[in-house]
Amino acid sequence: MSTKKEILNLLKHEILNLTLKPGTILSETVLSERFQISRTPLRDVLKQLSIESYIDVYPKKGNLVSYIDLESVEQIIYLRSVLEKDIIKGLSGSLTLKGIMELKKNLEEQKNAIYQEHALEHFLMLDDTFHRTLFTLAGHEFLWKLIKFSNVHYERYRRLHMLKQEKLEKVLNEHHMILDCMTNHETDKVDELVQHHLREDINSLYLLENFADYIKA
Amino acid sequence: MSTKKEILNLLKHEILNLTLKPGTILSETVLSERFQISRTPLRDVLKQLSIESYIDVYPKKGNLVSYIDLESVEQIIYLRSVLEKDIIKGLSGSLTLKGIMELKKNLEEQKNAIYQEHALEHFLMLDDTFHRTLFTLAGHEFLWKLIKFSNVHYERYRRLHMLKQEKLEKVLNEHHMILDCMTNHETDKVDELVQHHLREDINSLYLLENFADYIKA
DNA sequence: CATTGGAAACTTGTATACAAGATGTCGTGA
DNA sequence: TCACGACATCTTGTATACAAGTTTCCAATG
Repeated sequence: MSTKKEILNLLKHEILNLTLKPGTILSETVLSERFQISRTPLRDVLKQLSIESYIDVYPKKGNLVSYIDLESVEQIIYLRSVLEKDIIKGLSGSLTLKGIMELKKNLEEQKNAIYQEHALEHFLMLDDTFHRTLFTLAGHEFLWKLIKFSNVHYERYRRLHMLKQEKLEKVLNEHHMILDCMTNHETDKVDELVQHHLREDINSLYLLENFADYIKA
Repeated sequence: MSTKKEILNLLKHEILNLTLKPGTILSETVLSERFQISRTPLRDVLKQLSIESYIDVYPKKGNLVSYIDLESVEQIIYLRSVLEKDIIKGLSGSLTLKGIMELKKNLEEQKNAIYQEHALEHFLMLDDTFHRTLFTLAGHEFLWKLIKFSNVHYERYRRLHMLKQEKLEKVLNEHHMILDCMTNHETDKVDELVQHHLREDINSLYLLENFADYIKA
């Protein structure tokens, strides 16, 4: 027996880390037996997953884990680029010592994470924290949550993209450069740096070739 | 008998135009009788309204139309400022004749709307179309929808703020200036113009003094 | 053998009875 | 008069039976 909140978080997590692959069927009856709960509260969970694009609901047919929508990925990258450029420039003048320490500690943890077990899982979480901290320090946690809310496609895209370890090192290095920019007030470098950091090599064909069956047609 | 979609749109509309005032109770049984539908599909509608912050659900107590959250208003204004500055600058170089015509036609309609019946209602709709068109022309309709999705508080705030007719004239004038900036490639003026256009005089006390009972504590 | 009909077994959608908590009322007692 | 407590009546939350559409599979028929 699980609560609705637990079920929601569990399913979200399993979809985001691709344990539940795009196209997987999420039947109400199967889920209600798995979680020992009736269909009514379960439908609440599925409704929420549907609104956040984790699943697609086909009436009288079934619920499928959504395929990765590259249009959504592109748009979220653009949104984050524009926002984080502005936020980082804004922070350059006003970053507190406490804020700097928080970011440095996070980058230290990222460095340690890269060469340990579950590197990808752990690193992605810390990367998330790094960027969220930027939003929070700038007083825009609200917008971070809004981005998170429509993040299913980007998050899964990103995970597939970062499968190679050398990518993690590059990303960590860019985090250091971003922090340096802020502490040294080098606002002129920010635009190009953030643009490249978020966009990565989105145009590479690696993902399309190896995970075509995860991608929305 | 109404469909879920109709009910959802109707309730959204009534909340946005303040026919349903903040704090109004939306009881499931009352609504199910009004729309001649059972509680189950109605709860689907309320769930969606809840996720989009149109209502607040207090378990076993009731559902209230949400109060206007000024923090959300501030954040949406910031988000739109940053995005529209970038979008407008980007369009300055690449606006098509068709795009220019579409925007001009819209502004013509805005001018006519100001002095007719239901000026506010009509003008707000056209204003919405103007800004949506900017997003669409720039290839970012996705982000317009994302903003719309978390727009309840901003939309109601705005309506209260624009109750005076002279405001409409000022806004229309600024729309013309924005269009001129784009056609004349005067990108240096964009930042200040957009900033002022979206922010308006949000700091005025008019709203707080006259509609305090609509505002979230 | 291929094709078509149709029933059976699925799917989600809806109505409804009941559970359980919150609230307000009214009466009793001090 | 005031305080308190039981109860009646609200509210939303949950379980479940049934409705209605979709798919699958198998057998009958050409």
